[in-house]
Amino acid sequence: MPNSVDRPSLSRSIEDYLKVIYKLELESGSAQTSAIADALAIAPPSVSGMVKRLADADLVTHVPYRGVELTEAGRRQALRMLRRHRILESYLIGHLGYDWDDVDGEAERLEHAVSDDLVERMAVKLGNPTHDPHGAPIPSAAGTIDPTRYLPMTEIEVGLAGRFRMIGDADPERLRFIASLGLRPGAEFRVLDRQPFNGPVTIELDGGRKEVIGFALASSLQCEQLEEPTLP
Amino acid sequence: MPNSVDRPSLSRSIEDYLKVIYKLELESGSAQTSAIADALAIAPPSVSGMVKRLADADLVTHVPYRGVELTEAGRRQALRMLRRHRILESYLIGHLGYDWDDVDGEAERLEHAVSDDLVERMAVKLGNPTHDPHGAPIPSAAGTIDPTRYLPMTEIEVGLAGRFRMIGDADPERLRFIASLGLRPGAEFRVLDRQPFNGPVTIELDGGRKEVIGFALASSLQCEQLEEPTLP
DNA sequence: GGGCTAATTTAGGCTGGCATAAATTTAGTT
DNA sequence: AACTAAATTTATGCCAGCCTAAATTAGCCC
Repeated sequence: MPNSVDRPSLSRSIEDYLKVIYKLELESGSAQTSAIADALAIAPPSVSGMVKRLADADLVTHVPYRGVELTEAGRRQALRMLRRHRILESYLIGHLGYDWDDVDGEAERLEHAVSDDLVERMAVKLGNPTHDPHGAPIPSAAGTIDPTRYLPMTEIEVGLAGRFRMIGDADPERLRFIASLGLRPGAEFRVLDRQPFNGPVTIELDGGRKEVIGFALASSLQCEQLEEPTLP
Repeated sequence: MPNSVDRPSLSRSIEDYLKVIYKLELESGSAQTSAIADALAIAPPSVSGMVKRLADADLVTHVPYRGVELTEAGRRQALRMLRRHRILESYLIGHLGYDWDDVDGEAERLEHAVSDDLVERMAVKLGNPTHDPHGAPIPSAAGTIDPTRYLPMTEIEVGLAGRFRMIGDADPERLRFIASLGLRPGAEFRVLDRQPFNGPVTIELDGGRKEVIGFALASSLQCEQLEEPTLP
């Protein structure tokens, strides 16, 4: 295998860009300058500048005014960062008593500092998990990731059962609220009602408890539909 | 207590400077520009520039051409870094299977990224240790440190017993070699011979095993003398 | 297809942190 | 007291990454 010209080791900033571009590609299919700027809380012209450097380093391809796309090398690095982040979160929660709503910031800083070796040691201590405590899939050390896509809770048919699988958002308040509803990845529920015009969703949880969840929140809850809809 | 104007949070580079200055003050009483440059592997003019910024930030006092001295604030930050480093080393060795000769680099990078909160969580998991696996004292969270000074093995009187207490050096090969001699912090020994002109030291270890240790190495082994010398 | 708006890029500037080359200070001879 | 070697500082310059302001392009509407 032709080694990729030594590993110049990416800057902290570049690592952040790649992670964000990966997430944007996943969510909306493409990564535009302003979306990257928003996600990183920096000004768009700064992104233009960095995009040039990323393209020079063959981490992304750039079509001016159209956006950016990860190359194979860029995608590999993005997945490496995602693995670091999610292993770190899992470890901090599992072995150092962090709460799931409080762990993102710490992992965000550590992911730029840990060695691959340390990440793998933590992964071993955790039993090589495939998903983190938020339900997100953890890329393998080899760079593969479970491609399963879930449905937002708002798209599960009324009357059918579902399973809450993952929450992408890291906002602590949102996470605390979800936990307070008794919703953790793996939780089963049944959709009792769904109001039109982006209205709330009513679900029934284990033990018959009913909860009403606002549209915005329900949209961020990624779920699996457990029964087939009855044909009309 | 007048809060120190919020915490602007020090740059990675500044943290490294403070750590090095602290060590130099401890070892040789003063911290000179070229010594700092050597320790950080950067050019002396770069140090001059940074020293100016450190002085502006009231982390050091600077007497031109004479060197630099930590202020109270600088010393507090340096001890904070030292605590981070030593807690990290202890944790990596104790909970993640690192070897004592292999842990410095990882801790060196992590110490700039971990939060105080995480450091304290690791400290608790370790039982709030006062010394790290190399025998070095760990500053308390409040910023106090065990001031005990030890003697280099080369200064323990021939015929007397001593206890190996700590090794300051982090060079992996050196550490591996020391471990291969059966020397770990806490090990007792008796000095059988010491040759003049910076010659080697011969010691007897637990179980009667004899080892000859070169001067340079023996100088880096910080020990406690366990018996009083007989008066002449 | 001309014109408007929003997105994007270019131009120019700033700071942190490093470098090299030249000037300066200190300290140790003699 | 003057000279020299070593240490230090000043003067400049470079690069990464950010910024704001101005110019450019894309997409859309009529």
